[in-house]
Amino acid sequence: MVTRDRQRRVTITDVAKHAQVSTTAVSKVLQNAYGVSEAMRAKVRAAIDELGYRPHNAARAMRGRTFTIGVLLPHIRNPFFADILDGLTEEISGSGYQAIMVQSGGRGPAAERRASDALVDRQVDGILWVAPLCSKSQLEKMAGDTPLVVLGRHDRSALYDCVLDDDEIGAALVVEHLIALGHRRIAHITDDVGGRSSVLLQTVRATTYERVMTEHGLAEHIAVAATSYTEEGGYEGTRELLARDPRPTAIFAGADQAAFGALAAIHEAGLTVPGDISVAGYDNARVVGFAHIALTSVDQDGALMGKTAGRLLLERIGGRTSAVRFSVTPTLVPRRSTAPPKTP
Amino acid sequence: MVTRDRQRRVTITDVAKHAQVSTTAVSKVLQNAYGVSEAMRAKVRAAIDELGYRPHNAARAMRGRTFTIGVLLPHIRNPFFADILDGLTEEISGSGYQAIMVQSGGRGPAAERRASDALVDRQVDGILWVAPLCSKSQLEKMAGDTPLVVLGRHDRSALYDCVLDDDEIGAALVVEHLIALGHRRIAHITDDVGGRSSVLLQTVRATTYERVMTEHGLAEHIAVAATSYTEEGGYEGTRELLARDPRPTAIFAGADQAAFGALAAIHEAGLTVPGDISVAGYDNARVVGFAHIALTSVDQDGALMGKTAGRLLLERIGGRTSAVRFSVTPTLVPRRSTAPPKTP
DNA sequence: ATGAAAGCGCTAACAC
DNA sequence: GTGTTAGCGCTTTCAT
Repeated sequence: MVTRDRQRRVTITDVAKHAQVSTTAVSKVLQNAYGVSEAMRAKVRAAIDELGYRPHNAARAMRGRTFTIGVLLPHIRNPFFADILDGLTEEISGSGYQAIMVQSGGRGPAAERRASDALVDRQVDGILWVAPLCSKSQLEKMAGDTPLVVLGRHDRSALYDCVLDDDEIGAALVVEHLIALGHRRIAHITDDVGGRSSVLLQTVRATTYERVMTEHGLAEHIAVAATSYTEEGGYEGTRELLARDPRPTAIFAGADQAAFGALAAIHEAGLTVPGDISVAGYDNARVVGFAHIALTSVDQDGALMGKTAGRLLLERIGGRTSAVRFSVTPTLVPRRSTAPPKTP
Repeated sequence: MVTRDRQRRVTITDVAKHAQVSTTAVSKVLQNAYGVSEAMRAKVRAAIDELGYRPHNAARAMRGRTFTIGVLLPHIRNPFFADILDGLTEEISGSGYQAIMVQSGGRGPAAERRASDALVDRQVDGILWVAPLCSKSQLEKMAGDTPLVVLGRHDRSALYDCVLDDDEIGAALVVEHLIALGHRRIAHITDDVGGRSSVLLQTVRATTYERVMTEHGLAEHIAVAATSYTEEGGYEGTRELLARDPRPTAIFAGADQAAFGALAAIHEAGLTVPGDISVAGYDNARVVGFAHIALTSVDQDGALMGKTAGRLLLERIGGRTSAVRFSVTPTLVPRRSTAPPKTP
């Protein structure tokens, strides 16, 4: 491993020399700390600008803070996460903090572990973890090291904050919407990559689907394809469901991304939406309202969730230690992808 | 700003004490360096495992390396970037390097600057910058600090590597495809957020569109909507184009993401694809083959580009200083969104 | 109000 | 083959 001869960066010492003051003074100006005269402040500011100085983050990290917020996302392919990130970015912009993202998903629990370790190793000041699959004890262990906000998980912990939507309400809205339209053979696509646990949103959605179906006397029509919340998962799951006889007249995909795959599979089978089959998703990612097949979905206001998560994180970094739980009440957004079944 | 009483992390000194050796020995084992006996290695490994030690990244950074690769993306909402990242992740997995992402786009050049500074400040060992808008001199300045690979830009520099596809070929493929189908009133949606410069891929695509139209005697039918490569941009651009009289019979959106918005606008106007209007995109993001409206697009193999970028970055970090330029030849992937015009 | 100096955890000369 | 030690750039007591 050869060492590159990077041009040496400007350090706080350079600034101090240039301004003819001590490094302490420069540091204080940087921190907006008390005990600095106006003249000093001006002198230092000038030197900083002149030299194009920017603090060396690693050195700061060694003294405690990195001004960095780590975001753990399963995968950036899910458009809903873009909504969340927009909210987060809006909230922390101007706070001096910078968000960095790491993908946690796609290769099982080991990858998730590696990704979360990566953020802790990099000494981020706080972590927003979207839809973690690991155990609560692992989350609490991390929370001991780093302020933590967990998004999209039905946990309760005294050590970290939670931001989530009420998936029971959301899933019930979809199933009841489809039932109200006259559907009886309503199928569901779920994600079982992380196993089945009542703290996982995908499990809550699936369980609620089964509960509502049963409550409406449709227990015999329960049909679940357990794949994943991805386009491929939706595609494969739908092919599996379409192969059943009789096939469902409606599909409730647990996530918009999976619903996209469902639409593909249905079209490929020569069927139409909503003519032959109704499709509903979950998340109401901004794109599903735009796509020319307007997808019925459950809105949980990703931007608000991201914004709130950012605020909670900054509060925790600021010293709050009590746990906060922020729950959004989802709403149904009916669009053209759902309609009464052709032959009731 | 209150200091949290994080549980003190295990340091290299703890490991050394526990194993009854020097910190040097531990460090050498960590680096897989020469001059360590088998017995020593085993002892140290055991201590590391027992204590659950993980190196403190910031401290390493101060000595030169962070084992971190920074990825600058305009925005994670673009599904094509997910393809790129999959390639990158595959390439660097197992190398000991970790990718962190930062969004650079959405709020103009200042935001781009802030995002790139953020990575440099964090002392990443290398940067993959996707579709930068800034000047070449700024890129070269960064390349002086950090090994740099630029993706999707028609630059040539001795100081950084470039990964790109031949946008002239790609754009020509689309326009010629549409002309071959019988279209004459072919419109284009471009992105002018970053201005018009021949080094930007969006400009190359737009210029090529105009050139090919002209070469086929269709100069009078040139119609460009300059918005952005986003769903909103495609939507707004298409509304603008549809308002013209006569309206185009085909739309070439410079990116798949914009094509999605175009489909929405067309549908909203009560028109059909490809019956009334053909639509083609660019990027062939994995999702556009899945979506039930199969979009004609230009494939530039994002995964390969990401994988290659990762390799080039590791090479540069390893010491290569000569510049490499890797260009992909794109191919047209015709799907159902393009067809001959209704009334020729 | 200002500055000197210790030390954060790690790596790499350099000694042994 | 192994250990001692000097810093990397910054923040933060603690003097002045």
